[in-house]
Amino acid sequence: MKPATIRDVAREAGVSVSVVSRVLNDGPVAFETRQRVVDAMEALSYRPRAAARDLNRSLASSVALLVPDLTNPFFARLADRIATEARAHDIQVVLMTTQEDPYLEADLLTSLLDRSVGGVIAAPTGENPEQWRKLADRGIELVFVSRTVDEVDGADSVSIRNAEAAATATRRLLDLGHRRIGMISGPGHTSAGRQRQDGHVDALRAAGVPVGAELLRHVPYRGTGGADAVSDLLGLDAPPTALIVANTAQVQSALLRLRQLRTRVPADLSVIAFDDNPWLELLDPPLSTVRQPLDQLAFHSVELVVGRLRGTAPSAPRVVDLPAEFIDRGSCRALVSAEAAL
Amino acid sequence: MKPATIRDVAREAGVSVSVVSRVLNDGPVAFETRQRVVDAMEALSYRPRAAARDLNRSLASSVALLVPDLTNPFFARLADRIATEARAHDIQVVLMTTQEDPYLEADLLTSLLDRSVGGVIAAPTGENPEQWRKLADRGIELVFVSRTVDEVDGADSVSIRNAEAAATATRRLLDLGHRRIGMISGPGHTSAGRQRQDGHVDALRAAGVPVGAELLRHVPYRGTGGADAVSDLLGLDAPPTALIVANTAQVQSALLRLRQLRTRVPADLSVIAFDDNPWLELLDPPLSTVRQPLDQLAFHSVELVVGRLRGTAPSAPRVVDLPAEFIDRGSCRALVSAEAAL
DNA sequence: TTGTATGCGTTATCAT
DNA sequence: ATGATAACGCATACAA
Repeated sequence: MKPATIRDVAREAGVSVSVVSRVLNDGPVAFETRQRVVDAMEALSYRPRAAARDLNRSLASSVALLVPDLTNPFFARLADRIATEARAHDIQVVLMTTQEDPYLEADLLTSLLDRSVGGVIAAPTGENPEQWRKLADRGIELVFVSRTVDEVDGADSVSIRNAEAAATATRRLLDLGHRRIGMISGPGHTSAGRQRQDGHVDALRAAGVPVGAELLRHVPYRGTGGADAVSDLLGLDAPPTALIVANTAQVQSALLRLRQLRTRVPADLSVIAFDDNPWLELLDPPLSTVRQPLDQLAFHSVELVVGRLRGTAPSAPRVVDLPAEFIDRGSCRALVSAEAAL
Repeated sequence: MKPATIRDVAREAGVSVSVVSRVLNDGPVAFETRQRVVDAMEALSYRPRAAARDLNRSLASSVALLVPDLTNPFFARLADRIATEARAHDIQVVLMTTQEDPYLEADLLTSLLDRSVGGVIAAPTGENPEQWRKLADRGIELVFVSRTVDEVDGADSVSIRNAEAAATATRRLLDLGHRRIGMISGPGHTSAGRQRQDGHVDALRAAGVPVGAELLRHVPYRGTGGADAVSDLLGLDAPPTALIVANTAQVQSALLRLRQLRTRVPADLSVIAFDDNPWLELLDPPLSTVRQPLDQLAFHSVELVVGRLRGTAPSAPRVVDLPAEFIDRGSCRALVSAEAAL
């Protein structure tokens, strides 16, 4: 059984295809005529073919959502919220994963060129600025979320204040008396990776605490980098008494290594992890974290694309900076002065 | 800058559009001519518009992947693997989430009718058999993974042997001396929910252990059903000494409640959870689980759609039943006879 | 092997 | 308000 076309509907309703088309796009149609057409569509269970519409229109209604890693609860949950938000705005989103691979990302981006999407919400790897620019040139609306690509202008961006969030975590540990604080953050080519490290260092400087370069680690998102960094840090002559894991993807790997090394938290090491997720609360002890406002991230990113798609939006790129929330759970302990001096 | 069309390429290469089209679809073209065309495409950075190709024939090459819940690590990770597998086969997958909502699922399914996808891999809610049938009637290849919809025939299916897996878990607990075993499984309208409960009951019967109906709970995937079931079970006059959480989505919720109730695992309660994920290993104690072979699920489901899309596949629906693996970690303890009799 | 002509389902233009 | 018809970009019989 072949799907009904617009012509079938027109015939059934005794009108021309133009009228049917206008009904579909709420054009000017006499009330009674519209009713007949609607009935005909119903009777034939007609559905306009997306491919055929996109062919003529430049107005593509669907948007793509590009996340770097679905196995990371943060991005999986972000995708979930964004899907919900998009549904509320009645726009179709197609989800794709780059798996933190620049080549895959590049492939997907060029494939997006062919597909007729009106916009893209993405947490980019940061390695394909030229490709992103091509999309922008094609008139595709760009909204970066959680991460951004500085080289691309004209794109909106939604994220937390990474430097501030990291500084908050750092100050918390400083207040508890820690002086040697290890930090595992994302690769330097990602905005989040840089900014969080910067915030951390700034907080240390502001407190007059020496910045130990050997305590600062940039670690790739994929692989066991987080675990290896943990081993390295704990193997130092002067190992850290506290650790901030700011590389969301490596939290699990880092925690696993700590367990394998039988490092007690917080007795041996105080720990703060970026990005809350339900499992962190189940750990023993429950982990203190920096929580990103998922709902807000989702809300604003969808809001921004929709705004541009509907045409109602200033042409200038907009940047939404959200505060992160520090959640104290009990994975950090105060150092007594004797230990601090050690 | 407007994207180049097939006509532009033809002009640039000094050939007709049909030649270019044949180059795109590896039709018969003289070697030298093909070279010229390829060069022209390169020069114009030409990319065939997906919408235009789909319009002609249902040569649709892309497939949709429908998962019910991205916040559930099992499905998020399954989606990740399937994406990888699909990439290996060089086919585009668009990911969508039904969020365990039958209405959303229905919407997505009808939207898939308009979109030109060649196939769908899905873990269905089980509530929209008619919609699924419509897709099948339209010639869209269906592969159910992890769950299935019995009412739809003609669809392939890939999943673990749920009953067997549940029985294995149950026998494990029986061997340890447990006689009152609680089970929290998915809703009765899902295949997995039914089969796991059946396997559990069969194992009990085979061992001559009375089946306590009050110990069997079907719990919805969304919400706090898992936690509530835990409270109920532990509040019974004769509470269970062991618990199987076979509702993947409710594992986290159930564990959280156990922690809140200060129920010690395994001292007060032995626990087995369905679907391994990296976080379970980090818990204290690490949780014993029934692990589904993610890679195999992904491999076969992609293999099946691709087979049908390429046309090389028997017309009869195929069913792939995979064994699950029981992972013993230490969240179950042996009951001494005195306790068992209690 | 290559070119011509036509169709795919929809929207846009321009009459009526 | 409605209708006829030309695009849109590509694939494909069929002819050359």
